[in-house]
Amino acid sequence: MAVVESALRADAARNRERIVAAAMEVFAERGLEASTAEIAARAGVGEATLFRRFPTKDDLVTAIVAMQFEEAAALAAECLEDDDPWRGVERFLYGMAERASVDHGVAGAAKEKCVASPSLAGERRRLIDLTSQLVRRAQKADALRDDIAGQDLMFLMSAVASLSDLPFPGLRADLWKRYLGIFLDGLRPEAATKLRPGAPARKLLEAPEVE
Amino acid sequence: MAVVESALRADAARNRERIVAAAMEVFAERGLEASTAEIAARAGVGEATLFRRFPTKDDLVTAIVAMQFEEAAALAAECLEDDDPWRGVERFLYGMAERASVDHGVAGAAKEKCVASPSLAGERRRLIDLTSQLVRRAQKADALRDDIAGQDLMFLMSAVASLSDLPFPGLRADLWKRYLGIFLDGLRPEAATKLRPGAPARKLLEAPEVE
Amino acid sequence: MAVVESALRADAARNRERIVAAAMEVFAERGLEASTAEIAARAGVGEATLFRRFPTKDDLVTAIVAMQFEEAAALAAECLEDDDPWRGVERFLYGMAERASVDHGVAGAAKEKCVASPSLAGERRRLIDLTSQLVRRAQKADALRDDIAGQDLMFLMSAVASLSDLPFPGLRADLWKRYLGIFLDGLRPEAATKLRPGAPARKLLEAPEVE
Amino acid sequence: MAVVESALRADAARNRERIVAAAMEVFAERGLEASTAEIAARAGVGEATLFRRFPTKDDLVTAIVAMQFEEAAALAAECLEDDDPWRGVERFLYGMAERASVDHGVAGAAKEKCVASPSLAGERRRLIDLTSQLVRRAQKADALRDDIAGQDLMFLMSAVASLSDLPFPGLRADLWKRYLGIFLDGLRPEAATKLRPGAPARKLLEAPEVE
DNA sequence: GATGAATGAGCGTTCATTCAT
DNA sequence: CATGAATGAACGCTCATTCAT
Repeated sequence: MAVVESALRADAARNRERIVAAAMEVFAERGLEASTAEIAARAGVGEATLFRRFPTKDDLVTAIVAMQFEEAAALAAECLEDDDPWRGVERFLYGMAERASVDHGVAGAAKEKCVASPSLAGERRRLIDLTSQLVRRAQKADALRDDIAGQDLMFLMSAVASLSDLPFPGLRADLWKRYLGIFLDGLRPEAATKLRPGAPARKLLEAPEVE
Repeated sequence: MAVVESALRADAARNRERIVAAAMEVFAERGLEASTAEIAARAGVGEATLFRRFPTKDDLVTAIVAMQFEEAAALAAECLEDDDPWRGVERFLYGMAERASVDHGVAGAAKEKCVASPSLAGERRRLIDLTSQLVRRAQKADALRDDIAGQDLMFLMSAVASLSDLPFPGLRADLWKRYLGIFLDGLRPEAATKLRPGAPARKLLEAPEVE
Repeated sequence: MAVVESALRADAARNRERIVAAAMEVFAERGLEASTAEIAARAGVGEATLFRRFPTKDDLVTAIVAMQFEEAAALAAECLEDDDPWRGVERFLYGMAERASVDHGVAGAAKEKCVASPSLAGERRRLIDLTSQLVRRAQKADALRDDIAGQDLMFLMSAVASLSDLPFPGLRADLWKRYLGIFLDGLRPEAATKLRPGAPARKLLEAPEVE
Repeated sequence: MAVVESALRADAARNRERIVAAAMEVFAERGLEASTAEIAARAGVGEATLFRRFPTKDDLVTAIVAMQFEEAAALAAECLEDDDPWRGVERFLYGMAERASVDHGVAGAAKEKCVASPSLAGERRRLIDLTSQLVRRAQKADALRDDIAGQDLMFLMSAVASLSDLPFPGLRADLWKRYLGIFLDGLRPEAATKLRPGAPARKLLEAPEVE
C-alpha cells in the first residue's frame, strides 16, 4: 500500500516537474499569455492534470518564480564563496541578467510576482539574507559603496532583467552586458563619494524595507 | 466652409484625444491587455468609434508610444537648453523615469514597440538625434563618460522605466530615484576610467547601431 | 428655382448611377457581402449619400437586379428580331450566361431577389412577356420543343448563371459554353419526342405559373 | 479500458454529429452566413465545443461538403449497379438534385468549396472516378452522348443544385424535376448528333481537366 | 442635399477552468 | 489519479444604419 502510494507520488512528482519545465519553455517562447493548453501538450500531460497540480495558471507562474528565487539564492550562495568579494557581487548580477536574457517572458513575471504572493515570503527572505551577506562582504572590502543594502540587489535583479530583454531586432543578444557594465560601475564606492571632488556626493534615497 | 470642415474634424479630433487619454489611463491601471471595450467606455465613445480611429488595438498602442517618443524628444530638447550639460542628462533620465512611474503598463509597451514598428522610425531617429546631442555636449564638458552613445539613452529609457515600476506594495513610490541615482553615478567619466587606479578600467561592449 | 431644382436632381441622378455602377463592380469582385463602405468609396460619394438613395443595402441590390431584368428584357427584344427563331433563343440564353460569368456575386443575388420583391413584378412581367414571344416564335418554326413556356426561360437564366460561375481554379473561363450547349440541345423538339423511337418520350412536369 | 476510451470518444463523436446535423439544418434555413452561435445552440452544445471540433467555421463547412461528396460517391456507386446504364445516370443526377432541393444553402457552399480546399482532393478524385464509370458504361450502351466526360457529372451537380433551389414562393417544390428533365434530354446521344439532319451537330467545348 | 462621424448589435474565436469517464 | 471533453465569459473587430454638421 505504502509502496503503491509512493509510486503514485513519484509519478505525480515527475508530472509536476515536467509541467514546470514545459511552462518555462513555453513562457520563454510565447510570453506569459501562452495558453495552458500548449503547456500541457508540451509537458505531455492532459490539461486537467496540469490543473490538478496548479489549481490556477497563476499558481503555476508563482511556482516558477519560486524556483527562480531558489536558483537566485543558490547563485548568491555560490558567489559568496568567490575569493574576491566584489567579483562575487559582479558575478551575481551578471548571472541574474544572463538568465533573464533567456527567460524573456518569465522575467517580467518575476517582477509582477515578487510583489503579490506572500507565498514567496520564505524564498524572498532567504534570498535577501544571502544578498545581504554578499553586499556586506564587499562593503567591508571597500569594494562596494556603503549606501547599498542587501535587498537592493533583489530589486536590481528585475532592472537588470529588463536590461537583458531589449527586443530590438538586429541588436546583439548580449547587449545587456554593456548596460550592466555601466550599472556595476555605479555601484563602486568611488562612484558614490569621490567622483566630483568639488561637488557634494549624491545622496541616495534610503534603502527600502521589505516585509 | 473651412469652418464647417474644421468643426467636424475638431469633434472627431476631440474624440480621438479622449480615446488616447482613456487608453493611457486604462493601460496604466490594467496593463496592455486591458480591453478595448473598457477604453471606449472610459472615453465615453462607442467601441466602434475607437476602431474607426485606430483600426487595430495595436495601432492605438503604437499611437500612444509615438506620443511618448515625441514627449521624450520634447524633454530632450528642453534638457539641451540647460546651462549645465550634465544636469541636462540627469534631468532627461529623471524625467523619463518619472513619467514611467505613472505610466506603468504603457512603459512596457514602449519597449515592445520601439522594436517592431517601422512606423516609429521617424520619431526614433529624431529622439536619438536629440539624445546624441545631449550626450556629446556632456562629454565635451567632461561630465559624461566617453563610451556612451546617443542611442544608449533611448535604450536606457526602458531600463529606467522598469526601475520605476517595481510593484512591491508598501514601497515608497519614488524608490526609483534611489536606483536611478546609482545608475547616474555609473555614467560619470570617472566611473569609467578612474575608479580603480591600480585596476584596468572596465571596457564596455561597443554601443549598438540602430537602423 | 426650377433650374436649381433640376440641377440638383441631375446631380443626384448622376450620384445614383455612380453608386449602382460601383456596386455592380464591387459585388462582382467581392460578392454580395461586400460592405456598403467600399461601394460608397468606389462610387466617390459619402456613405450617407448611398443610404439617402437606397435606404437599405437590400434596396441597392434590388435596384441592380431590376437593372439586370431590364437588360435581360432588352436582350430578349433584340433576339426577337433575329431572322432565325431558334437562333434568337440561343442568343438569349448565351447572352444571359455571358453576363453572369462576369457578374459572379450579383447573379446569385438575382436568384434570391426574383423571389421576394413584389417591386420587381413589373420588370418580371415584361421579361416573361418577351421570352414568351421568343419561345412561341421558335415553337411555331418547330425549332423548340412544345412543352416549354416563356417563364421557363426566365427561370433558366439562373441555372445558366450558375453554370457560368463554377469557381474551379484552372478551368477555362468559358467552360459554361460547354454546359449551355448540352442544355440547348435538350431544348430541341426532337429531344422531347423523337429521341428514343421505341421508348415513350419523357413527360415534363407542367410549366410553373408566375404571379 | 478500451471500452472507457471508446465511450469517451463515442460521446464526443455524438456531439460532433449533432453539430454537423445542426449545421446542415441551419445552413439550409439561413444560408452559409448563419452564425456559429445558432448552430451550437441548435446542436445543444456550447459554442466553444463547436470550435473544439471545427477550429474554424470554414472547417465545419468543409466537413459538411466532404460528407456530401461521400454521399454523392455512395449514390454514384449505387447507380452503377442499376441494370440500365442510362437509368443509372438519370438516377444519379436526380438524386443529386433531390438532395440539393433540401440543402439549399449548403449546395452553394459545395460549389465554393469544391474549388478551394485541396483537403477535398481525395473525395473529389473518388467521385470523379465513379461518375466516369457511370458515364462510360452509358456511352458503351449508346445511351449517353459521347462528348461527355466523368468530371462533367460532378460539375453538373452544382448546376442541377441551382435548378433545385429556385426560391420563388408559390412554386411547387419539385419544379426542379422539370428542368432536370430538359437537361437529361440534352445528354442523349441523339441530342448531340441526330437532332438536325441537315444542320451540323453542335460541337461542345472540350471537357475540363480537373487537378 | 451631402458628408464624415458615430454606434449597437453581432460575429468568429480563444481560454482558464470544471466535469464526466 | 489522469484525461479529453465541455463551457461561459470575454475579446478584437466589422458593418449596416443613423446623426450632426
